Amino acid sequence: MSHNAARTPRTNDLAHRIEAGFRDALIAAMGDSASSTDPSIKVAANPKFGDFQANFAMGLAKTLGKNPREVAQQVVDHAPQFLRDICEPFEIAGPGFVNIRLRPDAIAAALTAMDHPSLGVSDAHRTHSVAVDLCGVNVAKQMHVGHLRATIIGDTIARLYERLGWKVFRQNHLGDWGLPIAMTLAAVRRAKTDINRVTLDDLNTAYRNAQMQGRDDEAGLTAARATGVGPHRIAELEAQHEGASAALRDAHDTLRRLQSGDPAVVADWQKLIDVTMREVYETAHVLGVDLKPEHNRGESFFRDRLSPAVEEFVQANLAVRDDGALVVRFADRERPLLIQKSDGTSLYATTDLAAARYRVQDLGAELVVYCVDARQRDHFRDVFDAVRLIGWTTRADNSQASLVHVPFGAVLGADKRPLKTRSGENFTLKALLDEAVARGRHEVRSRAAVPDAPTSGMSSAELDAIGEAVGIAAIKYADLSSDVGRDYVFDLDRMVSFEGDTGPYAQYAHARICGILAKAGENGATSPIVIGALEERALALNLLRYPGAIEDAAAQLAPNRLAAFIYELANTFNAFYQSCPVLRGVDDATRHSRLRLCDLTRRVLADALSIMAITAPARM
RNA sequence: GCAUGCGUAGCUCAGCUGGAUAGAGCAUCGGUCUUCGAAACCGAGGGUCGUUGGUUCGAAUCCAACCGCGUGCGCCA
Repeated sequence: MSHNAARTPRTNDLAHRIEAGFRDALIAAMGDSASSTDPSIKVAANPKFGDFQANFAMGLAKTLGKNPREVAQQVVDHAPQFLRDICEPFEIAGPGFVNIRLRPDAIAAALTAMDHPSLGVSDAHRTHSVAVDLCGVNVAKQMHVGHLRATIIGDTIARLYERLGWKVFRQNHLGDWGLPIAMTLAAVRRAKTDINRVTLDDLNTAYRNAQMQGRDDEAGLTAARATGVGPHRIAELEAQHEGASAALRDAHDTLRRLQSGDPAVVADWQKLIDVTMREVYETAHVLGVDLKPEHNRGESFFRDRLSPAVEEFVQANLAVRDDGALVVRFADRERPLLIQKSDGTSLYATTDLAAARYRVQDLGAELVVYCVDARQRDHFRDVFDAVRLIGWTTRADNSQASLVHVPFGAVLGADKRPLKTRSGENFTLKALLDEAVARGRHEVRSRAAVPDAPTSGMSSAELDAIGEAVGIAAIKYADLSSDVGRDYVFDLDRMVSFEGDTGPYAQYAHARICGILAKAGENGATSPIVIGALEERALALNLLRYPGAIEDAAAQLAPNRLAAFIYELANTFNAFYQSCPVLRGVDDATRHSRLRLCDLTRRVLADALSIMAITAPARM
């Protein structure tokens, strides 16, 4: 899933400076032939091996037919001065590892350089742009847990790139066109319900009924005839089929009027969208997700681009008739991609082709990310290949855009089956969020009841706001902190337990720091940073990893890497705080230095959480 | 059947573009609150990294086969 990640040198990035130093050393020691040798700089596997380690010696020695430790020594002897300035003397260990320990003053200098509003994150990618397909709701349907994932994973990926300075196009690929919508629309119009008062629940019901009606009978009738049941049953089914056919004819008629722009139908259709989207935006707001009307690029947006798209495939001889339908075939697989039905109408693949083309050629995106359910893997593989075949990934400057599907797994219930309510219904996202908020509020209130708690005495409204932040953080962090490709079991108890690797744990570390800074009445401002204790060093090194963590998470399209960074930082902070007094029993210089460390940690935590759109309350 | 993804501690999962003794959290057991926020910290036990081969100086990581589970597979989206 990895792809281009233009990295820009950062002044505070010690790892890159070490790597550059070792590259120089390799060439100085072994000659130009070593210019392509990767110094292989890694974070040390174990603190006793230093802060970083260089692993180039074993492989290099093998090709040279020399002793790895001698090779390592030879390279280390040629280390340039700028490298020696930031490192303690190198040690050769084991089979030929080079252990690298940074000098405390170099760490302090790097931290000082990082203490800037950017927090060391380069936003020098302004010429790059990415389109992110997220959310993907269907008109007239309630959002469910699947949409939670498509929405927050997409939003986080979008924010990662925004943080790096990319131009980001959020694309909400609404299901707002075609027969399914027409069926719902037709049903609503037939029922003569006041379309101005209709709720999403009503629409949801109408949608489901229309869907079931459309499916049932055809399949049922065919099956009945095939299995030769009695004539009564056939007649019954035929009657049903008649009703369904009438509904279907009505739907087709409605679709035709919608497509031809019949004002009354179009107006009602727009109302369905309004009713649906009102709730979507509300949910997005609760989740902190940046999703607005301007991000809507639904199926209807592409309706006039479908025929031309199909036509181009035909012209290019990439689409062929098969059983009346048009299919695109691929050299390496049996499965074709169907782009036009035998009745001449388009289907979802057609829209995806048009959308991909729009994102690359109209928006100019060099990267298009699709945050869609893992079950669509094959579908996107086919669509992407078709788009490449016809050359729509070629951008204005002749470079090639990348299309990447970020497949996410299912949200499961305790029984390891897709999440359902007690009564077997699909869980609506709204219900899920309501429960999470209620749990968050309960936890916050029970702690505020303790007399000397920092939240003690806060107003009910304040506690509610904090509780909501905690509840939402709990489910968002749980979702984003594991590999998105995997299924996970939705267990609210675990998510809100606040122990271990959870959103509230990160929020707690942040609130703790806020408490310290408030008590101190200062933040260390420009005081010199001194790195002494082991825990200070560990905290500092983690802070310095922040820019790299963002770049890595973005390049890998893996929000869980950002989560891992957050957890690690909260963890090292708590350990630091445990053993390094900040406010008491230390001299002024240490106090100021540590306050500055605290403040930097607070800002990095808040910034990292903001990329997941998780709020970090000052008290909780 | 074909394709595709996944099998790591009792449970939930990191680590997977090859590097030193495989890491967390939960649970279990044991320590830290008269002093900066204990939603915290420190420590202990717990592993044939599905199996078998292969590549390599070195494999949880790469390759192959097999076993188990999930998902997908032309006129739904």
